[in-house]
Parts: sequence; structure tokens; C-alpha cells
Amino acid sequence: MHPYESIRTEMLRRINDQSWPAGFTLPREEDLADEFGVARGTIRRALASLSEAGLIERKRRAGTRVVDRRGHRSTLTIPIVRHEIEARGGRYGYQLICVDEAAASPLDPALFEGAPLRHVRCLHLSDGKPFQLEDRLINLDAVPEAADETFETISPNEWLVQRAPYSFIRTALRAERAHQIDQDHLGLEAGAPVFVIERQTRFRDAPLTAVRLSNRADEFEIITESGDLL
Amino acid sequence: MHPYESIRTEMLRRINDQSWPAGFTLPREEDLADEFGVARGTIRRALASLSEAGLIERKRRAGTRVVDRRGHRSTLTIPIVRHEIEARGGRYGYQLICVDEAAASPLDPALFEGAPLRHVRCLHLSDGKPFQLEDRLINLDAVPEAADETFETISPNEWLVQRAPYSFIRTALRAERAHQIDQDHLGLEAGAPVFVIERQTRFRDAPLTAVRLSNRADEFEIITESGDLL
DNA sequence: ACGTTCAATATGTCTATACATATTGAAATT
DNA sequence: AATTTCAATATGTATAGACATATTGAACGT
Repeated sequence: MHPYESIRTEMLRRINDQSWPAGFTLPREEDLADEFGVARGTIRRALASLSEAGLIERKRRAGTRVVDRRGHRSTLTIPIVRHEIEARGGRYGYQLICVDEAAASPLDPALFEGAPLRHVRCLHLSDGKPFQLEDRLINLDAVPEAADETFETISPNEWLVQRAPYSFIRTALRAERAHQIDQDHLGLEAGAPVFVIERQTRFRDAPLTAVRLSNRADEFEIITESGDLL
Repeated sequence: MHPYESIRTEMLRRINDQSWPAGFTLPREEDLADEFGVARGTIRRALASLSEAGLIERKRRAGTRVVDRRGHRSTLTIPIVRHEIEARGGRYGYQLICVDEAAASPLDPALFEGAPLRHVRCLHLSDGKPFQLEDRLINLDAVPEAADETFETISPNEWLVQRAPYSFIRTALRAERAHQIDQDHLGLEAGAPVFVIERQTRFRDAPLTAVRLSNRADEFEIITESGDLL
């Protein structure tokens, strides 16, 4: 075990047993370095780790404070559907439903502030059965090549990941009653639950694309594990 | 802009324009340090940032490789309900439903390998209206104080967060059709969708608690934003 | 009272050097 | 052919010193 790990463990102990209660401001890095008998860099290594884990907050000049724990943090990865399906041992299938210029989509075109848009709707299948419905708007100002792409053999999802770097993502997770389009394409009866992922990506403040991914609730879940420190 | 940031930006550019394609092994830190004319520490700072963002993977001796991007990563925080409700400007209310020894819960008691359990069911209200139903199993071997707690005024959620440090969490997110208990306590009709968060926490390999949190789908969503680099 | 200025301060970054150690890939052995 | 051994190697950690800079809180001026 490295010095910074033992130090982090001791700091964790102090946080957990309230020696350092929520809101408490820790000693300066240099003082901690003295106390633990290491260089400042080593203290910083330990603090950085706690900071990433969300247990402390650091601000210049203001110092380091123990966070009032308001929830559980974890990192989640929303996979590209094809990989998700193949990882489960299924055979991936893709089916384009429609491409149009206007916005007959469940998404809000206002996000794009009047930019020219392309709307694509398609279906991802696992072993021939509908798995995920994708409804997407693409900003043609930001990704002009999308105007010439038919999306007949490649999904806009994968097409975009390969092509357009993003700098900002906003993801919303919801449970919804199946819309009419969900019922039609995922083969659900009226009122069935769907797991919806809605995502907007931007690149340098220009909105790139917005997407609504709806999944059969009985076949989809998101799992995240976090077993970090200690 | 700091040197390590400019360097990270340049590295990002190379990844995005495929100069460093997926799977590519980057030059050694020392060579990069030479190329960019900085100390190795500065290169490490830039690489650490890209690594956290999930764009590269680093392994000792093996080197640093560009990740084949299989999805979007983001950090999500699942808040304690009370904070969630208060943040929306609602008045928080708590209501205990039942506490029993056995496991008449929707969770799987097998997770606890025969340890003595306590089952608690309670309701979190926003402005007097049902918001979230909590169904929880607690391992009395790991948290013996739970045997004496009535949970009449404090929710097991908050009680545990204050008391028991955890070292491992597994969270699952699902859309479900409302169970009977969801209908009864959240005031939903049969078949309505609910957003379910299921979580298990452990401390040093001992299972601490498992919980099922169900939310009215029309009032609940999880949002995560990540606008890191660039 | 109210806004402005400014020095003190704790964290952030960078350098340069040394040593530690997990992994790998090849050589040696069974 | 299968297994073990082992040295080379790239990343990981630690140190010590210097400078950068956002923020704070107090002193100042209006």
C-alpha cells in the first residue's frame, strides 16, 4: 500500500467517524504534509482521490471542506446499442424507418434555434426482435455531411460517434408510458412502460444533435458499480 | 490556459481526427514530454485528465492506448430524496409504512446469505403527495443499531447515510410497471410506469443494505451533464 | 453605508530527479 | 509443447523547490 493510500484511508476514517464532520475545513496541505510526514505532493495525491470521489470540495484560497453528502455518485456508461446487444450474445440488426427534413419528432426542435435539421427514425434489433427505437434530430449547420447520408446501412448513432466530436452532453433518464411510435415499432401494447434515454450533445456551444432512445422496459436496465476507495 | 490544458487539447484533436485512432498506443510519457517541451509531470497531468474522461486507458508497462469508444460516459448523482424534493421547492414529508423482521419485500433476501434482516417500507412525500416509495432490507449483523431504531421520524435512507460508511455500491435503473405496493402507496392505477432505482451497498465485502426506490414516472427523471474538456 | 483596492493565503501548476512495480515478451527449463 | 524465470520497460509514486492565481477579508475612500 502506497503512502498516499494509507493517508487517504486515515482521512476517510476521520470523515466517517465525524472527526472531520460535514462542512469542516481541513488543515492546509502543508500542515497535513507535516502531520503525516510526507511531501505536499503526496498529500495532494490523497486529496485529489477524495475529491474525485466527491467526498471533499476544494477551492483556491478557501481551502478544502468535507462535503455534506447529499447522495450517491457513480459513473455510468450508456453503451452504443449494437455493443450492448452483442455483449448479451444477441445478433444485432438495424432498420431505417424514415428520414425527413421537418420535425415530426418527439424532440423539441427549438433547441436548435432555427438551424436546418434532419430527422431520422430507426430501429435497433436483437435477434430480429425490436430492442431500441431511435429518434434523432441532427443540426445540418454543424454536421453538413449528414444531409447526404441515407442512414440505410449505418445508424445515425454510430455514424455520429465516428464523425463528430462533442464537448458537452446532457442526458436524461426517464420511465414513460409507450408513445404511439413506441407501440408501433417496439411491439408494445398501449400503456406499456418504456425506458427512455434522451440526450443532447453540443460542440463548442453549437447544438449538434438530440436523440430519444426508447427501450422495452422488460429487456433493458442500466447498471453501474462503484467500489473505489478503502 | 495552462500548459497541460493546451497539451490535452492537442491530444484530443489527434484522437478526434484519427491521427491517434482507436486502439493506437501513444508514445511514452518521456517522448511526449520531449515533443511538447515540458516535464514528464505535465504530460502525466494531461493524460490523467483524458484517462478520467474515459478517452484513453493506461496500463503499466503496456503503455497508453486510445479507447475504442463504446458509449457515452457520465457521472450521475442519485440524490437523497429529501434534498431532491426541497431543491424543487417542495415541502418534504416522511411516512413510515411498516417495519418487520421477515422479508415480505420485493428484494431478494438471498443477497445477504442468511444474515438477520430488518425490512422497512416507507414513503417520501412532496407537498403531502406521494413521491417515492422506499423498500429496504438492512443486514443486522453489519448494522446492529438498526434493530433498535423505529424509523418513525427519520428515513432509513438518511439514517444509514449518516451512520454506515460503504465501500461498494451497485445501482440499477429500470422502468417497470407499477407493482401492487407502488399502486397502493404512490396512488397509481394498474399498469402505470414507475422509475425504479435499486441499490446494494457493501462494506468490506459484507452486504449492508439493499433498497428499491420507486418513483412516479410523471414526476421523476435523472439528469446528468458532462461538459469537461475542450 | 457602500463600493473599491490590495495584500495575504491556500490551492493549482510546473520542474527535475529518483526509485517502485506491474506486465510483457523472450529465454531457459521441464 | 507447456511451463517457469527473468530482465526490460512504461507507467506509478514520492520529493523538494518555485512560481501562478483565484478568493477572501480587511483597509481605505467616497
